[in-house]
Amino acid sequence: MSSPVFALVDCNNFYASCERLFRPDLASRPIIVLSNNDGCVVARSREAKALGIGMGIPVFKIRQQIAQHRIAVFSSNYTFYADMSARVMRILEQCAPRVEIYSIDEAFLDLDGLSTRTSPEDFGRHIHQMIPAWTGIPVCVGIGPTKTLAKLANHTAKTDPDNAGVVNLCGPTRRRDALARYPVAEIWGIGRRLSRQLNALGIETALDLANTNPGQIRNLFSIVVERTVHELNGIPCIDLEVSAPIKQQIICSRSFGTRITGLPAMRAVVARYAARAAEKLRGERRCARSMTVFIRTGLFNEREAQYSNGATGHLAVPSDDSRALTQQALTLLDTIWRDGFRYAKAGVMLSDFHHPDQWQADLFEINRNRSHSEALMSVIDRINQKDDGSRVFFAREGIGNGWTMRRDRLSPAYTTRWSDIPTVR
DNA sequence: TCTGGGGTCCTAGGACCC
DNA sequence: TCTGGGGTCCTAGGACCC
Repeated sequence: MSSPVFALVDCNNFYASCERLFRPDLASRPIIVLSNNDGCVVARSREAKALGIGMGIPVFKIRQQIAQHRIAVFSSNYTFYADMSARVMRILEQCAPRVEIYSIDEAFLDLDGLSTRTSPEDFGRHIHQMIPAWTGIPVCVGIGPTKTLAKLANHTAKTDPDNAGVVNLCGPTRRRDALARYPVAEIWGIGRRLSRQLNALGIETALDLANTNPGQIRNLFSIVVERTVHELNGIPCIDLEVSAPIKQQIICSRSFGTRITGLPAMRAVVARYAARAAEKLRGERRCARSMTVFIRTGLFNEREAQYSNGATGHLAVPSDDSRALTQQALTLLDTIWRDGFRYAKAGVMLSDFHHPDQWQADLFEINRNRSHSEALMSVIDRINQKDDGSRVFFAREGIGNGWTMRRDRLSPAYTTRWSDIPTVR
């Protein structure tokens, strides 16, 4: 049996590349895309990176640079990005038998089942050329015997222009060179904290980490880091996950466009988030038994009084009914609400999932009838799935929307709404 | 004035049981 | 005065990812 070969295909500056697609006038201008609420920078075009715009920087800190360099600024348009992502992923799924969609802009491919006549490099070059030709989105391809090495290869392909967008680290010599030049902090699975601790032990590069004793690393850190050591040495520990695993947890949380100070407004927000979480839950075909509601003030204003609290509760019977879940959310909210603060964010989390038709019966709910609830919820979901702006919701969610998020620089829904489709004259 | 949202996995520690 | 040991389950919190 041959040893596995993984490819990681990653879209370059994905959100920024999407925004540029239908805006040829922005071909060489720097582009940045902002987080929800237009808070901080979550994507940068190559030109914006070259200007030194950092990932995650709050946008108000770079106002001057934006004006000076005529940086094009966009609010996140997730409907658009998700549609472009689906186009890229569908093509990849035609190219390889097993594909793991790892995030909105990257996928792992199993190259094992590929024709023996095609070398991994040729395959990578084919993808590197085809995806932009068919979708307009540029990609880089990293190839390696483990997912960690494929990730590392991809990053090398992106950062070093000599590689022409494709790097294969299956060969030991090439691999050794690449690892020696790769900082430990950049490795997949090594974050800020771990890299600091590793640096303190004199482990600076990926090669240093690969040469450590895995057992010792496990004792010092955890099994996660031990796996990374093996993966860097070409021993696969992380499998391809071809089908999306069932979610363990669903979160709906958001910062507000303007602060909330009164309980009625907060009740409307929390009801809204609970209903949205319930909708996602039904999309997963699950019922939840456990719910957490949290609220907090802004984190960054030191002169302001701070408060943050959350409460968890369990339903007697797992549910996917928006009415039951919003009711529970409001009950929990009332236990943590405090007057006198300017709240900036709230959230609803669902967990402890069960199949809709398998639950522990509740002694006090003998004549539970799911079919009525199911019918109502599916009507609501069908109406709300239409992308025409209309939506049905419960009165509890309120109709005031002063707190909804800011998206001042939103691009059109170019590919998903008839009225926004670009016309060529 | 203005700093995202949505996930996963692992570990430690407490409760509880025999 | 003496006050085990080992197992499971649950939860909170930390670290990481995109």
